[in-house]
Amino acid sequence: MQGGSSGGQRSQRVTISDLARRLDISKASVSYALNGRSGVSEETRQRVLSLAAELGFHPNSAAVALSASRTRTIGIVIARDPALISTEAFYMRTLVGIEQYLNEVDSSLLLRLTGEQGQDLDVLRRWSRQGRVDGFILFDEHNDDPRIPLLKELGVPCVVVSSNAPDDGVGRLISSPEQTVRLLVGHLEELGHKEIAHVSGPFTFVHEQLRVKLLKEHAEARGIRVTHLEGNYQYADGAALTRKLLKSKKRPTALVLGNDLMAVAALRVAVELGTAVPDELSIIAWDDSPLCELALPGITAVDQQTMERGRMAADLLFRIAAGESGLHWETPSGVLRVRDSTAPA
Amino acid sequence: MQGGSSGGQRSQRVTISDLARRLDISKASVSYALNGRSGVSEETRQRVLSLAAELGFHPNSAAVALSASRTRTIGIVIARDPALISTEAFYMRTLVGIEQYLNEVDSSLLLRLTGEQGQDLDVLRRWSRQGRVDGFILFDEHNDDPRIPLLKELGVPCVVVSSNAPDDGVGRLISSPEQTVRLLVGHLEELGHKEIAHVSGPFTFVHEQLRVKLLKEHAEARGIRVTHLEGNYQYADGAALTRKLLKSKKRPTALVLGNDLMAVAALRVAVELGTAVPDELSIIAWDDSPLCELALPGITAVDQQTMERGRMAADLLFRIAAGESGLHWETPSGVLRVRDSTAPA
DNA sequence: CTGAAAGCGCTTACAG
DNA sequence: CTGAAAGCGCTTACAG
Repeated sequence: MQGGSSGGQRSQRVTISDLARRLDISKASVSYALNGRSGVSEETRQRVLSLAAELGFHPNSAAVALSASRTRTIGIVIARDPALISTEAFYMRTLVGIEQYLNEVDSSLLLRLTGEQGQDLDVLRRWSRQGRVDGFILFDEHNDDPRIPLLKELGVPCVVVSSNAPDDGVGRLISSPEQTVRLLVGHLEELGHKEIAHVSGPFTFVHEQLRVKLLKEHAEARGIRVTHLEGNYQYADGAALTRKLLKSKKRPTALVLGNDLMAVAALRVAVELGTAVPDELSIIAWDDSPLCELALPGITAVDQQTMERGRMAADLLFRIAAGESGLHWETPSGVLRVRDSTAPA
Repeated sequence: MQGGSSGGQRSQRVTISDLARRLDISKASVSYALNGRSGVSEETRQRVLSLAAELGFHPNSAAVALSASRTRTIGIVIARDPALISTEAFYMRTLVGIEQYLNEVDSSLLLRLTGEQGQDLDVLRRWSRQGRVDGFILFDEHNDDPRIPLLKELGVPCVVVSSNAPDDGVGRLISSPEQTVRLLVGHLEELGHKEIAHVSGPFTFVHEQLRVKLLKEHAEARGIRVTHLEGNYQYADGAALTRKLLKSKKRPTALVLGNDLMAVAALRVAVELGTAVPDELSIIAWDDSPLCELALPGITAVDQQTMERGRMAADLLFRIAAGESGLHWETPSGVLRVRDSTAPA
């Protein structure tokens, strides 16, 4: 055994001590040079930088984290049924958006998919205490979401990809459904629908409550009646609720479904019951995806600009972590992708 | 300012020094107790553990990583077009599987989606040098994949979710397409198809080359002719290639498409050209997804057990990181989900 | 069984 | 502009 301290296999890592020794300067100077701080002559800085590049030096992240309390890592913990997570393109699209930003600022994402609820709180707590992340991005806000007070107490920044905006001092990416509702109602009104149904996602989600409330308000203001049913985002549920709606006496002429999966289910059930789409029934999905795009007929859907939202969430989080406080940003408004599943009533 | 060293906001973190002080023992004893090492009396261990629990102590991950060179983190870097990543449920399903394992062993996933190829090598190198991860799981192996020699040189363990098995000393999760091919060919033979076409994914992927080769061999051994075309996994490409095939003189009676998106495209084009599916044309997708399940007719597809493969990959990586070397595991064989897109020739 | 001490690789006041 | 030194919070031989 020669020279090696611990590692063994791993090729000798280059440290700032190595750089300092080779250049015959102090570790501090190397650190200053590397971090663009004042305290070194321009000449020394260049010598350090070029040697670092030559040797392929990258600072040990643990050491940086330990001494500077900065991890360049954000955490995301998703507590949803694994089956749903992989089915809903929403999550992956958001992650892609977040990653776009992370690539730009060379930061990383620590990801944990805890199947069950409750477990996510543990992970949040642990990662915070462990100093593993600089902050969190939170999805799927609930009523009285326990994660928010927890993170406040732990003193870790977070951004809620949310839809309401209580002034509680945490970062929020606000995407009010108001604009989306306007698009939906406008489209349905133009087509002359008077009796519609809304199969929402679970009411436990803050954004679903808002959607239901706003859709009702806006629609009724235009003389459109809304029947609301609560769904759970699953295919089977969308199918069952659609069946129920289509068999009721006051049959709606248009259906708004909370996500793509339920919208496809509605389409299927309509076909099955011999209800022509879009001639006898219009269908709209509240979130766009390949499933909507590739359905037959293509399903009119709201493109929520999910990737862009992810990007913004990451951006916002880094600003908050850098000291700007209580920021609230509005997301770009959604876009209605009109396809073949909607037609005049 | 009182007492606080740096943090400021963040609620006072509990450290082993705090525990040691309160219990009036040394930091070493606390560490031993916490890590289940010998060197403390059972009584002391219990006192440490209960105080730790009481105070919500969690060891600073940077400190652990720095002193023990163990991060409890695995890295995944995916260099694919973001659009494709969010479209292919494959990735998310694999991540879910990996996460299942990580949850069990309380480890984490560091994820980076670099849009372009080439960039992924940088991230691999940087994370390795930075000591950010204990190892990597690699997807989408290419011919002479530069990632493998790079990680070897860096001395970082990795598992290739792969399909071939060169004996190159890195961990490999082997999922030979052989079994899948057998399923596919068996199904098509039973249905009496004699002339089929295979629209594969890009040849740059090792697993696609294998699929093409094996499908050809097995089919021809049963007297089935195979026409092969190389696709790129995108909808548009699947559509174009299908159009080409259906217009050729030697029209195949069955199509095998490399992924779900191309299979849906094939279905669409068939409908458009007035070719009845499955009566005049059978369609099979090499990877299952909701898209296949929810298409009309439902598309017969190979369920690759993606989640289970993800789980195994993580398991394997941890074993390798723990010292077991050059492990090769076989994944469970795929399952053919027969739906309505396949029928007798 | 237990403690004092060195060390992991950085950063950051603090003196020169 | 530069260096010596302490410190971040752990782990780990090494003595008792």
